[in-house]
Amino acid sequence: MASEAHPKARPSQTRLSSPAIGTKRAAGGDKREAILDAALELFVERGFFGTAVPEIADRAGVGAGTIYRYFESKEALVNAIYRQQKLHFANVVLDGFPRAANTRELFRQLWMRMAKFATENTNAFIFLELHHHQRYLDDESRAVENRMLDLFTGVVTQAQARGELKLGPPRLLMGLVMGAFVGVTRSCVEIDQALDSADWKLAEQCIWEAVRS
Amino acid sequence: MASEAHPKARPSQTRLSSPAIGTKRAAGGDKREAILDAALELFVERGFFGTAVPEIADRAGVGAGTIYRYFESKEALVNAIYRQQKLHFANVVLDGFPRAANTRELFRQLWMRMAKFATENTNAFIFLELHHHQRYLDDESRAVENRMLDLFTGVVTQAQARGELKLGPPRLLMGLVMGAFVGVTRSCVEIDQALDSADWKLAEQCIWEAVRS
DNA sequence: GTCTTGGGAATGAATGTTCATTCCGTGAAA
DNA sequence: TTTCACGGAATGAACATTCATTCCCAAGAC
Repeated sequence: MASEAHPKARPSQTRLSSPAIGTKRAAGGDKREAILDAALELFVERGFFGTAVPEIADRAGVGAGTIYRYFESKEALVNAIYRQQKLHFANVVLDGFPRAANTRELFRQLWMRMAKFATENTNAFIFLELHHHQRYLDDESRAVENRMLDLFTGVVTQAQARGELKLGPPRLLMGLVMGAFVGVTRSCVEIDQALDSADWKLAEQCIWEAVRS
Repeated sequence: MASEAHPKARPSQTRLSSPAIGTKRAAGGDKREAILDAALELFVERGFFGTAVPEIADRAGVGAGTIYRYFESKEALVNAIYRQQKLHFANVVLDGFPRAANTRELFRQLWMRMAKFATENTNAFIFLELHHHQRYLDDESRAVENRMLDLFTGVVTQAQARGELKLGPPRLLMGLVMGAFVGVTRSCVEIDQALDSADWKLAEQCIWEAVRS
């Protein structure tokens, strides 16, 4: 019931990156990728329940039945996307994160790495935001989420102990920062125009001043 | 197609407030209210497409057909809720708003009024957040949204001109503030515990420091 | 007072549609 | 020839909406 790889499928590997630069008919016939991409787009446009499986098939350029060769169910599909993108996000943010740096630099890195992900994968970011905490996410997907949350909570608590962040419930500060980030991202999605580097830096400076002690 | 009041219905009035303190069987038999309340709850819990009309009827304690005496369709129902709550929100935030006050006070008022609404109508606030910009909202509903947006844009631009807010795209600053507010609200919904007044004040101070020049 | 009756409110089973999922014929590869 | 990925029509379940019927009650008749 919580299987990531469908028994019938024979995926080359569970890859986490790959914007698929291949030719029209990619090597090995990457239907799986096409389905994941199409479903991501549609779930962002119409939501999970608002999207019909045959629509996904159409956009992916495959038959409706083919989806079930790769995913056990619509629910398994949305969970696969969620985990894939959440892990991708975690990679972009955490890989080689300079833990030893001072809090100011830590914060800048965090913000700019999130900005990098949100700029290069806007749809994926909105997808994660939209499906956060939904009923149809399984335990595995929630676990991925919680791991990141715990990590950040630790960082915030330590920085507070050192007097570098404002005191207050860590959840509140984190909610504030993440919320602001989402708000900024959406404000540019709504006018369909990517933020430039200067805007991201401005926003970063703003939110740093919000949380610094 | 964009009718607010359904022809067959005979609503006493289009009321915007009224938490219904009446007896069990309210005066006039307020089925309409019961339907609106039940639908609001369910749309927050499961989303628009995730909620079946008969479920709404069950929770409202009416027959499925009754819903169609008051609303033309499921879509008309969600639009009615959206407008009702958006206008309620606008009332709470804007009624007697001290426009002449200085920017710091203006901001404090804005934040605390939003906090008041979000505390007293948490479900409604989440509903508005969730259904913001959805496909099934009609032009009228969008107009309500845009009116508020324009108003705030004006306030921000003026405050920037007076050198009291950081310079930058008004949309970005507003997205940041609203996003942070939503983030703070959610952070407490997720642990199912209302924020106390001190927490709201802390958050307010944080975000003021984020946007002040 | 009791009884009757007209009409609108309310109901929930019935209807037609849409959807997730399955099934089977086809064609390419080995 | 066998195998197997594939497509898309077929299937059955769930859905939004409708409608024939019931229920309620106010107002008249007695």
